[in-house]
Amino acid sequence: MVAKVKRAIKKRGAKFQAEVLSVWLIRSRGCKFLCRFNTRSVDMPLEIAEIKKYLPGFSTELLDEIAVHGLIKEVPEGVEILKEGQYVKAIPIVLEGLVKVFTRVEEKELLLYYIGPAQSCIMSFSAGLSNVPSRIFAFTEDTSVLLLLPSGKLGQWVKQYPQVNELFFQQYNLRYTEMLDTINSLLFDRMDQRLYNYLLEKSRLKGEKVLSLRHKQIAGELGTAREVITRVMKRLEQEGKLRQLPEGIQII
Amino acid sequence: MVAKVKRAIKKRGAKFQAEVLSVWLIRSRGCKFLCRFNTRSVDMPLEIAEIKKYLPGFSTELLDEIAVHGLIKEVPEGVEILKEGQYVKAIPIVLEGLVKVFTRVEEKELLLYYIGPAQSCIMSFSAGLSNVPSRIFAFTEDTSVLLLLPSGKLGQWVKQYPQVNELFFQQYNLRYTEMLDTINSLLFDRMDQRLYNYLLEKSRLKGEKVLSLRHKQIAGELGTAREVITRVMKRLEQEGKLRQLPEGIQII
DNA sequence: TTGAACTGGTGACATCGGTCACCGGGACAC
DNA sequence: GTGTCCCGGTGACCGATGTCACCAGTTCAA
Repeated sequence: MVAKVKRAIKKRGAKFQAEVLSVWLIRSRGCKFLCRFNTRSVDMPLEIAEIKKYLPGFSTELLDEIAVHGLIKEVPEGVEILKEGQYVKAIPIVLEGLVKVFTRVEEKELLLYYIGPAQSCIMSFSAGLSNVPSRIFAFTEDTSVLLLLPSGKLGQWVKQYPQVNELFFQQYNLRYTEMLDTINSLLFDRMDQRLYNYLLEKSRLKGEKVLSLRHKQIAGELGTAREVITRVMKRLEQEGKLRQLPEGIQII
Repeated sequence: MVAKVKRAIKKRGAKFQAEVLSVWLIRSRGCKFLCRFNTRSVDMPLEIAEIKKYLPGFSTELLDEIAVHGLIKEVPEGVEILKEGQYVKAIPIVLEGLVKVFTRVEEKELLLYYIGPAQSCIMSFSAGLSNVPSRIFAFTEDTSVLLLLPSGKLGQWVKQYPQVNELFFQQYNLRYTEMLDTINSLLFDRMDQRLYNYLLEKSRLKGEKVLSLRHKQIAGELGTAREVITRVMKRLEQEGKLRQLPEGIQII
């Protein structure tokens, strides 16, 4: 889909760069709820069938409603989608790309989990429906395509459409499990193990064998200091678990 | 309710002691699903109105169904309700008492949160409905009265009764938040802060000003060693934040 | 070209917390 | 009594990790 959109932009001759946020109203009568990102809208009709490809469980009736009230948005890499203390008006479902969720206390951060395609953000969900501020931060890790659902409507859809209800129960469950893993890892694993797991997971999610990551960035996601990563990385390299090439980190 | 039950037991002249598990079928035709605890059943009709007191949001129709398929059980202190790797047949809702939930890796434990009155265990919920083994352990911290719902029926009730659906969304949300707090505390707080918060929370939940706790037990719940607790406790005492009396720990 | 910014690398050091060994006091059964 | 637990208390020690200072190579813009 991203490719298709890029072609469309090119065709229109618009002066959009990679960092320009592009928005398509699914139908022109789509409601315009608040968006927090720096955006430029492109009115561009989109096939419902296309959304169905990403969310095959959703009924035609529901997709019709989504088409009326929802919004599709392409967000480039590295954009803040949600931050702590913020109130939520729209709940995103990731269609393409990757969104990372993390917690922060006084400059120190910790990656909690990633939101991948066909997944959603339960923090937005709960914050949007209960009108409570967010406790976490979310950033796009890659350029991502998000389906935004207005919180008012979503509350109603959860009751009305079992598929939506089901989706969010699944998501809650998934995140609960991931948080549990995070806790276990924090409490029981030493840095080398945590770093190694992190790199494996990152490689899996990105589908890349060689990861181009700064030590500083890794340190941030693991809630530690840059020097520690440098040190531990060195050790893992000596143990033959990975190689640090000029192009990036290769896991063996 | 516990008091009422105890009186009833006394009246019957039964030789039940405090540690004997007593079970009441809400109605005699209640289905007998698997129970994992060491139990002795007492057939004892119970008023639906009584349950409604604990779960005021539940409709009469739903309570009627619960009465047919559910089970009420009094569980004494210190009984294992759920352990890692176990499959779940019945999902408990705590009516009275306190249940503690924790994770364990190789003898090392960590308290995750408490399940109080009118709350439920989402791990059981998810494990019961998806037929997936539990990832956590649960013990009664005090003598507790549990309402047990068969997993088969609960799946249906979630769809049928918005109140049930609502309850579990709330619970997921609550636990998500608590796990987030646990993670933040693990990552950002030192032992003295963690211990102090733990004691405050314990005091609040138990409604006791003086806590009778072994250092060893605290160490277990905070995922550390007994000597560490002794040391840190001493420091907190010197800082004037608490007093260690023969009766227990008094927070100031 | 030059300077600034960023990156990885490294040694020295402090701190926290986990481990071990051992002690004395109290409770309890025999 | 006496032996056996359990409990809290303590000192010694060590390993993991966070912190600081500093360095050299690279990139990039002025």
